[in-house]
Amino acid sequence: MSAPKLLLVEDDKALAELLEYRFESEGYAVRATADGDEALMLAAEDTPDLVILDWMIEGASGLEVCRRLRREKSTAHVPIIMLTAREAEDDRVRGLETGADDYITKPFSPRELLARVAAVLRRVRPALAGETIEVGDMRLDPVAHRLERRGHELQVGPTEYRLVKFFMEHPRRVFSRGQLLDAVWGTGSEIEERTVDVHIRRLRKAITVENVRDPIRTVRSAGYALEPV
Amino acid sequence: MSAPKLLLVEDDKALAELLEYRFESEGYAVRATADGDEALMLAAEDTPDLVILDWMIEGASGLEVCRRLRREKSTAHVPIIMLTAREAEDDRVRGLETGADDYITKPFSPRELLARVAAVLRRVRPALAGETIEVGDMRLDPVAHRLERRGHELQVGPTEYRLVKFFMEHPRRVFSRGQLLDAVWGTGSEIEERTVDVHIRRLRKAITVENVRDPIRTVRSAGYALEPV
DNA sequence: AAAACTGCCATGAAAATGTCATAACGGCCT
DNA sequence: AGGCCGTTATGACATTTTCATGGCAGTTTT
Repeated sequence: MSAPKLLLVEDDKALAELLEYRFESEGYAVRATADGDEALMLAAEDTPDLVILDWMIEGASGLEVCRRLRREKSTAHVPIIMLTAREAEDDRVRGLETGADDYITKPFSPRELLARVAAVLRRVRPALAGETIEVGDMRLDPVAHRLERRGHELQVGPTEYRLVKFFMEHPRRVFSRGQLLDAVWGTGSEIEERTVDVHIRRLRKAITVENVRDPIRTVRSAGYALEPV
Repeated sequence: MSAPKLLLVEDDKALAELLEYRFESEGYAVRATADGDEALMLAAEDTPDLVILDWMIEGASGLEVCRRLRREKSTAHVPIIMLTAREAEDDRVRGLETGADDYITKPFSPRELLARVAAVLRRVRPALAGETIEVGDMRLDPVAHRLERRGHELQVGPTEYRLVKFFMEHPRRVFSRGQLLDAVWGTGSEIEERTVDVHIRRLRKAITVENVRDPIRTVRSAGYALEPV
């Protein structure tokens, strides 16, 4: 299973290094910065799975970074955990209202932050935590790399697997071909957008079973979405 | 939109009543109990959208309730926010590891809990947290690219979708054909103003349902507006 | 070496779009 | 009432976009 990608935005150098070390030894891929603007850049060029964001940082403020992450389509749904000083309840509420998913007050134990990160990821992207995902009548076991539908084991190629996994992590949501290329093929892949159609077709073929209706919805001039059942 | 259903499990009677009152006045449907076993029953008979769970309660302990909620298929994915005493970091970590989504330490401000509940719901059921636009009996989910009216899924083309989305973002306001062209077709589009009429007609046709009155109002020599219901 | 996989293209089908001609409508005047 | 004029509604149509599908050649995996 691919390591969950964390983006750590933290001023305090000692703390940042400590956390980076701890998270990496827990199997996360961490990129860290102390600067808000740089954080936005990093997030834009390779969408992280989760952002840990100190509220008091250089460059754009934490609130501002949060707001801007939410505004960008590619990062709008990335969960954010913010770090705040203990007293600042007002900050916390404003942070949550701006779109942060969670906060933790300083000082905190790394162990607690780890638990919190795991909890958020489990909620948002169960597959990253190694849990099986179910969407409608399909079930995906990321550990065993298995996909089944109504008890039938499905045979899909690597690309189709990544594609369906991504869809199952975000059911019902419509993704443009560009977004799918970024998410499934990797940011900056130089692939024809039309090629996505082809893989959609292959996936459709692979998950056809008991002639139940096709769970992949085509949204004209917008993209595709996976609908339960 | 249906009110999000909360299940509140709290010992402290005064606090429970306060929270119940606050949440109800925010538009949530709250059921409350002080007892862990009863909480499980309530959850089983009508699955809530979110559970607020005090860690120290009668009957089954908070941890136990959490575990059992997770084990039952119908409640396995219901988010849980737990309430803990400030010192008990160990409880918090164990709670998160057991499957709680979030915790908040006592004492806390109701306002903060409200923000937290909203944050969790936003993630789990976007439709409950205001990411959908509602005008009258119509509901638009931009993420899923879906439009429905009175429970009926509506089938609209891309242009009609953009058009109705724009209208729903500015209900009741009258827009001239020129304004609609700018907003929906893009500034500087070289399109006949009369063409707007045609798309209005197509939209009207698409959103006709149960022969309810047409929500699009024609304003002679001025333009069109969307009126609720 | 065989099989599986990938990306791309050509083709045909389906859906969406912009225009026009014409009918219907609304307000206003006599 | 009736008639007139400007505005809007509607159906039809040609064109353009967008998508589904089968095939193919080059790679990678087994």
